[in-house]
Amino acid sequence: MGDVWKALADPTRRKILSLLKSHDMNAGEIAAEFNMTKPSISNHLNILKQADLVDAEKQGQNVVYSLRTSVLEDIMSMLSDLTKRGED
Amino acid sequence: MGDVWKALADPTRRKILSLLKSHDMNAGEIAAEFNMTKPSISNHLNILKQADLVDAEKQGQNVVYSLRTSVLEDIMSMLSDLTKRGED
DNA sequence: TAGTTAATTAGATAATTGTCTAAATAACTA
DNA sequence: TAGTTATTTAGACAATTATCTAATTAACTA
Repeated sequence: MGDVWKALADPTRRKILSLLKSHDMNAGEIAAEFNMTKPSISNHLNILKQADLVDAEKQGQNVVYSLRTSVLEDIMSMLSDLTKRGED
Repeated sequence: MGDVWKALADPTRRKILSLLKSHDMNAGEIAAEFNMTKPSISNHLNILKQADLVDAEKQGQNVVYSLRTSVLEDIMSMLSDLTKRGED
C-alpha cells in the first residue's frame, strides 16, 4: 500500500481531493482543472489510488474517481493524538 | 514559511513529533532515538521548525525542542473538511 | 472495420530530498 | 586559556519525485 503522507504532501494531489469532495469526476475533468498534462495528472491519480485516498471505476471509456475518506480519518486521529499533549 | 505537509511526509520527522508529545527534548536526546547521524536529525529538526511544528530554545549548550500544535490544528481542520463530503 | 476519444504506460530528465562526512560555531569546564 | 561537548553548517551524492513527450490500450461511433 502506498504512503498516505507522501500522497498528501503534493499540492496538486490535495487539490484533486478537494475537487472530489463536492462530486465524483472522471480523469479528463480532473485534468482540465490543472495547467498540467494528462499523463501527469494520471500519475497523481495513481498515487492517490495507491494510498487509498480515491477510488477509480471505469464507466465506458471514462474512469470516474471518487474520494475515499477512511484513511483520512486514520491520519486525523493520529494528528489529533499529537495535539493532546502530555497525556501519552 | 516551510511546507507543513512536506514536513509531515517523512516518517523520521513524524516520529520526532511523537517523541516530543510526552516531553520536550534536546537535539542530542532526539538524535539518540534514531539510527542516524546528528547532522541528519538536525536537518529534520530544522524542517520541522520551518514548518512551525516545533519550537527551539537554546538552554546552555543544548537546544531544547518542543512540540507546537497550532499548525497541526489547521491541517486537521482541512482534513476534517474533506471528510465532510458533499457539503462543499 | 477504421477512426476518434479517453486514459494509462513507458521512458527521459531536471529538481528535490535524505543522508553522509568534515568543518565550524557556541557554550561549558579544568 | 585550552580542551571538551552539543549542535549546526557546508558540501557531496544517491535516491526519489514531478513533469514532459511519445506510444499504447481500451471503448465508443460512423
